[in-house]
Amino acid sequence: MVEAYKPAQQRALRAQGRRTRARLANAGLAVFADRGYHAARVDDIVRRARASHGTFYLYFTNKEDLLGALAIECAQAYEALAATIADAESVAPIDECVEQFFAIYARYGPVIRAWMENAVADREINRLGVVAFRHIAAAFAGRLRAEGRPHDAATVGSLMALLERSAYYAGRDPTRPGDARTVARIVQNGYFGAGAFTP
Amino acid sequence: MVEAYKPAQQRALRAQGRRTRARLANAGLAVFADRGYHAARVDDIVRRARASHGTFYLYFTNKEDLLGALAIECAQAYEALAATIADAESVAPIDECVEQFFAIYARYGPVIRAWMENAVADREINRLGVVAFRHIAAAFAGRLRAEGRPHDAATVGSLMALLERSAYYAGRDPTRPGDARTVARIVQNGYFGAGAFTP
Amino acid sequence: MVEAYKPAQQRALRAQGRRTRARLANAGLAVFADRGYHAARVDDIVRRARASHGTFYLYFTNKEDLLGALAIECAQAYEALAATIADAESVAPIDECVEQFFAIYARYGPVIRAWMENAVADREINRLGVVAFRHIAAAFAGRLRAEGRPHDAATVGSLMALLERSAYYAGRDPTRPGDARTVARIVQNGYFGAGAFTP
Amino acid sequence: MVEAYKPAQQRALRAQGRRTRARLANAGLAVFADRGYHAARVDDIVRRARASHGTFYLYFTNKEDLLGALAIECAQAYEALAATIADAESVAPIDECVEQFFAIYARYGPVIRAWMENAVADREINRLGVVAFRHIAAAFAGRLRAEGRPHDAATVGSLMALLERSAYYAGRDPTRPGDARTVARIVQNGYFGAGAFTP
DNA sequence: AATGAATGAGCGTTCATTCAT
DNA sequence: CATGAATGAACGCTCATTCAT
Repeated sequence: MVEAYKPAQQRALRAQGRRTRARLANAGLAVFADRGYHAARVDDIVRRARASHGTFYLYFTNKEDLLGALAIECAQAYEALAATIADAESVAPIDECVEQFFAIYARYGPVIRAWMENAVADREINRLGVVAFRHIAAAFAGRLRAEGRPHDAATVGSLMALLERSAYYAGRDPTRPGDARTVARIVQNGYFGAGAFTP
Repeated sequence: MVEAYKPAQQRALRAQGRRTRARLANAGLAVFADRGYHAARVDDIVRRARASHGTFYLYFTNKEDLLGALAIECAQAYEALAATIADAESVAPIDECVEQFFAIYARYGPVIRAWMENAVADREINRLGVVAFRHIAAAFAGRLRAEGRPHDAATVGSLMALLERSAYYAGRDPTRPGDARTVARIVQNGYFGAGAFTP
Repeated sequence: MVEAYKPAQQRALRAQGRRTRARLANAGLAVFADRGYHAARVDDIVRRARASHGTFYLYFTNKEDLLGALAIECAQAYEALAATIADAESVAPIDECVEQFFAIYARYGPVIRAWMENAVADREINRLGVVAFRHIAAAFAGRLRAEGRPHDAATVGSLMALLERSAYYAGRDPTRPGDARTVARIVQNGYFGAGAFTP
Repeated sequence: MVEAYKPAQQRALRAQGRRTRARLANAGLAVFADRGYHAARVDDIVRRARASHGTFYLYFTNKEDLLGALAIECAQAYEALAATIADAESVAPIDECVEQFFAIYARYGPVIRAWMENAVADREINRLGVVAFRHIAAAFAGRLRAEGRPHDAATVGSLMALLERSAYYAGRDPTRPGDARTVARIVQNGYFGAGAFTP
């Protein structure tokens, strides 16, 4: 389901090409983080990647295409996390799941914010994020059910809000509360623990 | 007499001028909501306000200045809410406070998102939002204390995250859960109620 | 010959109207002096005159028209000076003529510079200045002839260059040489005196 | 590699880039000559240079920057002339110096007028012109001294006024007196010759 | 595979001028 | 006679994208 969005240039890349493409993608992520997607300039990206404008358009059809490529990476990471959460076999502790959520957000935050800001015209890219988050939510819901915790859509919604905003704040101001471990504990106590609130 | 051009904000305005200014501000809010601050075009704003480009710059020195004006309005609304929450005399029910939070967000959401996106170069404007939110948080903390609920910074942080994200989602997709009343209930139960989680 | 240019609004003005018009004209002159004709803003002028935009266009059809009105004043002053220089009856000393040249320049310098910069599209306005200066030159030539000093067009041209540039410099930096009296002496010695150079 | 955009001036340019930049500079000079600096439109310049707006801003940060670049060229030319005049070794005839002054003015007149009009906000650029002219004046003063001609600041000032205005007139109306050779003779006779006036 | 150069549509902003009161 | 408000054409400048080498 992550393949719905078709990135540019599907030509086969050799080692050097793959390296250049990766350099550009990382530079893009960094610049998106600094300035936000909209304010990010292709020029900033290529300068950061020590490449030229021409090279950029060799690997991405345009700025949005780069965002799309990063969005796929991000969505894949979150889909994997959803699978982990939901997996009944190797049930990972909630703490680890939350921390993993934060880790992915720490890397792909700018992409997620671009989703949220509706910055991208391409519906398909936006869908990637919505779907991935819905899967995460569903996985947590399943987990609550498995643990016998009563819950409804609103409960899960508040959990997602808490996770996303906290991860966001954590990225903006690392010196204040809201980091992964604290939130993991809150989630543990507040949603899964004995005294957790019930709808 | 004659203070035409530049000063924008400070000029003493007559009735007609005040109306036009308000029309532009509302149009700006609407366009920011539709497209986001960055992607909003001055042209969209003036078209929506049925005014001309020149008129826009008669009342605001530029697009950012308009955002600043709206930000001040928004911050004032939240400061008033903070005062209401904190006011020991006429202690308003938590539900009403939450719903009020949503109401303000419904109007000024685009401005708040611009804050978050760091869209405004003006540090002072950005501070307004941070401070207002901090006051809201402090007011809720006071309320928790008054009610004898144990809490720490992280608790309050998660409450703010919940409020803001939920209000945000509510604005994006009114058909889904996360609307004011539901969240008000969650807050009531989860943070203030008997079974509320404790840090 | 000065009436060639037709200024705006020939309606009869009452006392108050004349005062307002004069206030605007003086403000215009001052702003032209500060910023130069091109960079001068109608807004600067009306603010300085404590009037409104509407009022400005009550007395002048546009910015250029104001320049034209000032140009007429200036040309009249220089035509009068030319007449004085040329007048065989009450032959004024050269010194006084030069000082008079400076005095007029001190007031109307901005207008003259607008002529020189070719700032005005209106040919007629430009002609006013050219003609006035030509008359001054002719008057000096007549004076040289009357004093039996040999001269040719180039001699007179250099004299005009000296006068105009010196008057210009005098306005720009009053603390340095080039003021009226010094130049008057140079003209006296260099063009009319016994040891004056001859073509 | 890749120093695209902003820096303009500093970027290391290849042959093609240097040619384009020179084409733009020459076009700018021509347009400044036709319309004056203020009235000159970037659009005129790029059309004349057969380039696009974007290209212009690839080589100059703005219109004023172009003027600055030309000003530097001009100041260098005049500094070189000052050195030639002052050089005791290969004392160039006055005539040649004057003609050289005219030649530089013929090329850079518009720039010099922009200086005079105070068109440039950048103080440093303005200083270049003032200093260059002061050096020319000093060089002429030295030459007068070397030739045993009595002189003072006013004498030299009048010489500069004569040179500059004559060069200016020469550019405006080539059919009238005031051309290089005539003025060279006037300077020779009037300031350096046997019958030259003395302060 | 990579680059520097070039493009031009599109945006924010200014300001001379007109209008309604 | 005077004013504040409104207008919109025109300008300076940006930047995603394409081109030529």
